[in-house]
Amino acid sequence: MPADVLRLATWNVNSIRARVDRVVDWLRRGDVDVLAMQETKCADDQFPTMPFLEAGYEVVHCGFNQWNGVAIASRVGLDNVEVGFEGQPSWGKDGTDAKAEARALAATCAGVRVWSLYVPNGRTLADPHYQYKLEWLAALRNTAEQWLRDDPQQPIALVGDWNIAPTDEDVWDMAAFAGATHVSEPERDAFNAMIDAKFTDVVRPYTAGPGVYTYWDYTQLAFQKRRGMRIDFILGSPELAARVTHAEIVKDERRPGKKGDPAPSDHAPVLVDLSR
DNA sequence: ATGTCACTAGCTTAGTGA
Repeated sequence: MPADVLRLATWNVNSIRARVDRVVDWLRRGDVDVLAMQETKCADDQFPTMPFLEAGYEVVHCGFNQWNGVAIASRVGLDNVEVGFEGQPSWGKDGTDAKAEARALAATCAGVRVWSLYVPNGRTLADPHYQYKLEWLAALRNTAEQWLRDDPQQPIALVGDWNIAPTDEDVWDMAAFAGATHVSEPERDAFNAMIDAKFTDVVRPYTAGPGVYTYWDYTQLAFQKRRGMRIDFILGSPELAARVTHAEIVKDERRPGKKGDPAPSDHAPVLVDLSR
């Protein structure tokens, strides 16, 4: 990258241990300065830090077990690390063992406050996980609004797997999602509430649909059949949004390899270039 | 063509989550 550009990316890696070589290889090839990762699927002491260090990246991770897990790798500084956001809801079988999951991690990189976010899936509309998802999003919105009240000029990037397709164009076939999560009105309302709070989708203007996705199910040859969903987003505060010069979805990193090659993640990386 | 993948426990497979 030229010295006046900051390249920031997000990627649901679906297990960092299964894919660390592929991820670090892309960091090099993609000339990425900061990468937020989701679904690392490991505890902190299992995270493969060395390959990142060898490639010139600091890395911070938050993972408690085999589920969820978020990380940030940066070659432009990694300061003021924060695990979880104020008011982040907990999840557990009952009130006693409920605790905040490894779904939110922040660091300041080259002056940009980066939040790596893994929004709860929701599972089904009738599942308690769905209410948890909505509460999680509402809490994030409230807290993020406060960050902007505290400092309206702050460059903030809320990036990750939002597990919401905000418009009908963001899924390959709305009929296939009848009664499903990711497309329901409450979820879309929750996403749009982030937009209303002045965090704008800075990638969509550079990647207009229809047929533009960030995720393709592993089953049923979904990628080959172009059956995907746009659920990974980079939302920027006004200051950050004003600095965006380019954005793209790196679909090639989702492409299945030759037989015998390690499988790709089911998500593609999403990136933005910022002037600095 | 019974074409998804990755995790765990404690197994050579089932259960879970996505």
